[in-house]
Amino acid sequence: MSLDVVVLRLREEQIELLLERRERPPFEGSLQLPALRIDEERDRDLETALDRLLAEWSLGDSYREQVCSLGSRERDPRGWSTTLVYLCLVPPTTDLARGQWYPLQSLPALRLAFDHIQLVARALERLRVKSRYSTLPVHLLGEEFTLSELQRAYEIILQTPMNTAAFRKRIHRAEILCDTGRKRTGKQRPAILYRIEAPSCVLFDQVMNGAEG
Amino acid sequence: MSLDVVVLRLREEQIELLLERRERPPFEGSLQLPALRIDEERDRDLETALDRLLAEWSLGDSYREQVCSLGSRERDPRGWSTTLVYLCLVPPTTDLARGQWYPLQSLPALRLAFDHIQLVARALERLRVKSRYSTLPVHLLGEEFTLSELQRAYEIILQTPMNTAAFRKRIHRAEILCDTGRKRTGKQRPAILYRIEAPSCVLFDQVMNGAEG
DNA sequence: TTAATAGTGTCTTTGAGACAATATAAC
DNA sequence: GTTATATTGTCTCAAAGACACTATTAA
Repeated sequence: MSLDVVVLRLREEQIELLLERRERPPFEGSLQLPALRIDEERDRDLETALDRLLAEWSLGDSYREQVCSLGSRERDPRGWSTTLVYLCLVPPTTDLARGQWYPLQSLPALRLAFDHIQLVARALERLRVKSRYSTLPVHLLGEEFTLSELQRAYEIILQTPMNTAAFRKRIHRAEILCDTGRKRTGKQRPAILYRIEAPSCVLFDQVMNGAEG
Repeated sequence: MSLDVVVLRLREEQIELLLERRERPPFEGSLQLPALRIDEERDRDLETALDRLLAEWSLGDSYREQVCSLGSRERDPRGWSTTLVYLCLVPPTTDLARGQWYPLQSLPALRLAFDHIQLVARALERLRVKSRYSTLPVHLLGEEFTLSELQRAYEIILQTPMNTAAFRKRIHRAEILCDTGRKRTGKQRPAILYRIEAPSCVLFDQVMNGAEG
């Protein structure tokens, strides 16, 4: 039994996926997700196994959640296999120990190993659905961020423009941010830098529909 | 690797859980969830394994969804084990081939095998959270049902009274019901009997808060 | 000053929740 | 008629979404 992790980051207005070239058959030369075979000697439970996997990729304490399990006779040509799929969100500046980032747009042109393209689809679906009613996207931003950056993250994930006023009221009401006192300066009015109050995911009471409802 | 299913029904204003007495060690004499060890010869994938398990309990085509996976060295005293937890909702009149129904209220007094009490908690959590923003509870009703019965189901699951007018507007807007033309008669005004349009689970755009908001 | 983005105030619409009114059966 | 439950109409409030306005910096 194995773990497969869909690791995403946000970079230059695009969602990027972490993949690595596979060195041996089956699917030699194809790209694959960060994965791990559970080692019953070393891993006391699924969480520690996931920790071990993410440590190997130096993705230490990033946000993660279980997405689903898939198992079948066909997904691995060598025989029955089961995998537990996780979604992992990391900041834009994450340094890579292994693998490479691929923008989602490039995905159709890539050759992925096993059924990994479906695992990615499931994780993306989770990200998109959950972003409509929770603060999940904050985990794609850095330590400190502005409300505009957060709004942009939602817009990229949900692929629809958001209403700025409504968006801000909503985020403020959720009380998940705290003002760092610092500002992000640029060529224009500086924006307040926020941090998340707790590294969790808060659910809203209403679903966002974006600009066209 | 095994599947464990939390099967629930609604009966006499209570949620009931399907359990069976365990005949052999470990946890001999304790109660356990319907479970199955995946048979890589017979089961082509997880879905067919689940079908096989539910068929053994004559719970044929009832509603089911994956809740989570749990795996650790401790959950089975015989060694590492992983289970995939499913939630299954059945109508009140379901005939049992095996096991027995236990009202949730009686659960604290029961002795459950393994970590099954936690699996039940996870599945119940899913039912409660998802009932706030979806039509999930319809799967606990029979083929035909009235809006009052549906409202009562929500109230029992969420443990809070609902506003009747708001509830009905919401359900009608979701367009998941169709009028059977038949009526449920009693000692009072007959109520329209509805069927669900498709055996699925529709998400609302807003979360229900119940009477006190 | 202008350009550019940050942030807010106001209006409209939608739907939740409260509550009362009406409807339709059995008796 | 009375009783009991089903169903709907009206009101208020909260929040989304639209849109325009103000704020604050760099250049």
